[in-house]
Amino acid sequence: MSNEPNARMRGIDRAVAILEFLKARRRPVSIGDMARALGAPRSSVYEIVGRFVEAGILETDQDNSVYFGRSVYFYADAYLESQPLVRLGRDEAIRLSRATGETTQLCMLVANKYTVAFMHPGSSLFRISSETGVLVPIPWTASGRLLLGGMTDDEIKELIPPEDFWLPDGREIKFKDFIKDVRDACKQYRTVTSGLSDPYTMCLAAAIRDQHANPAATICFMVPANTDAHRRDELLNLLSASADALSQRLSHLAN
Amino acid sequence: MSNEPNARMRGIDRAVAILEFLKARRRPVSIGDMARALGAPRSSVYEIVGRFVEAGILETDQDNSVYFGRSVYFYADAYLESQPLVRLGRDEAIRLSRATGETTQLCMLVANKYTVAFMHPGSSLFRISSETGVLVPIPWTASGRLLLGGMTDDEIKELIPPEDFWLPDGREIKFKDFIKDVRDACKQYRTVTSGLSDPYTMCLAAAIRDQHANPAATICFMVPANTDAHRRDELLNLLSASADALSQRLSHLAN
DNA sequence: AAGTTTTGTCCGATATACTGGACACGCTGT
DNA sequence: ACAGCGTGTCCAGTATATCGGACAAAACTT
Repeated sequence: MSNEPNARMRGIDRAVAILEFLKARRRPVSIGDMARALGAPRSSVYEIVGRFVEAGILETDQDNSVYFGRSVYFYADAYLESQPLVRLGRDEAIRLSRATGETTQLCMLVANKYTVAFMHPGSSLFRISSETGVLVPIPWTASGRLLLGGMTDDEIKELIPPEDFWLPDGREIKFKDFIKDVRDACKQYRTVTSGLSDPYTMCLAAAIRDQHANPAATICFMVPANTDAHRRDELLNLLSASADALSQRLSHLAN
Repeated sequence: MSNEPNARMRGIDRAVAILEFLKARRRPVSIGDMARALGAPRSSVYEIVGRFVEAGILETDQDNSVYFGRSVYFYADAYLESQPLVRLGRDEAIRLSRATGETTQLCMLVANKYTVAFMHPGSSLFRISSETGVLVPIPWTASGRLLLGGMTDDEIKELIPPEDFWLPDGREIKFKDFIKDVRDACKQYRTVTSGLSDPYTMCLAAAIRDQHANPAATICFMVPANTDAHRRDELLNLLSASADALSQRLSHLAN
């Protein structure tokens, strides 16, 4: 906004700058460092941080470094709760878990990342790999592919940070291959990937669409990678049926 | 703070008030309503909301109602990463729900109130709907008693507002009795209360301790009040085991 | 132990952010 | 058509929040 380096600034603007800075740093920062990095007066930063700590939006650790506090966690919870498809999808996920005994997840995009909005564990001993609420690079997941269905190649390239195409094990996903996956997945509004984020897990996913038939979320099963083809198809059909029902209810709500 | 009703206020203070208001309302609110509810000038609220929308901290829906936006989700992701207690506790709660079919909660104190930080529904039809992030008087809950374990009687008296000792049904909890509950609960790092905040619910809780053996959070089951003693003890043992394991991992991480 | 940097707190001056009010517009019900 | 209400934008005045600088104490360096 202002090109003057040390112009007087509004508290709000400083506040937003502080939050964005902490988000970028991803670790607690001392107030001195923060003031230096933001080019802001130390006294102003003390003032704003103090107010945010009082509100629980930031917290100070034992070294008086500041980082995000509990309140932002509760705000985020409220945010998810406000998404209608999370409310509907959660009940459906629970129902599917009970019917099949499998671990069911409801997944969506948040800006340029993928996240598990809700999860219900199955009855099998097969362990749970992903936590809810954690942001994951989109190319690491089956659902991520489905969720990009409404976008053009260029939009996808724009959206995803280049580093997200490297899997945790060091392999790179080629953009061309990725786009092909995306298009294949979207033809049937479903997809299967095996051994992607970890080698023992297979992920089955079906897309829930909004009123414009664009993918808005996915509902998925996490099953062992060695699950046989018959069981796999049976589960996929269940997912598709649930996704279709949810899509319909969602479009209905939008009117 | 200020007792003047319409005194001029700092942007930051208005900003925090807006966020807290949205958290309490738990639904999108029009700017007009917000200004009225906060006793703030409309023009000021437009100003601040506009800045927050620009930053993605708030979002406007099709009716121009405002609610939390994507950015808070990213902030919360950063927070979770920095808080092993919440991160590990959530996983453990999900695991316990799966193992028992019961509704499991992770609870903590926020200043002088008690709150549910995470909840995972059980498979039984008995559905308890306490929302996460809602602040509740400490004496209304079983977990609240456990969480005060590290404090002296005087500190507890200082912390809890007198009105919090009145239950929703109008009964009063005597301070002496409450302290006795607290001390009893802490001997074993676990507690049971029945029919406290509502008559049909029993709450079983075990304390997760930090490296100084002070309670940092509780992990609990919400079960019907008529659950038999054998089942109750079985569940309590599971909670204790989980709490002990989490306490150990936390102390280990703190070094 | 002296020198250097960083940290937390305080304070007066002034640039300006916040406020109140005015205005135009789009509703809704009569 | 008209009145009544809510919404979004704009503006000028002034109460005050922000800033820079000063200070002591703490935390490192040499």
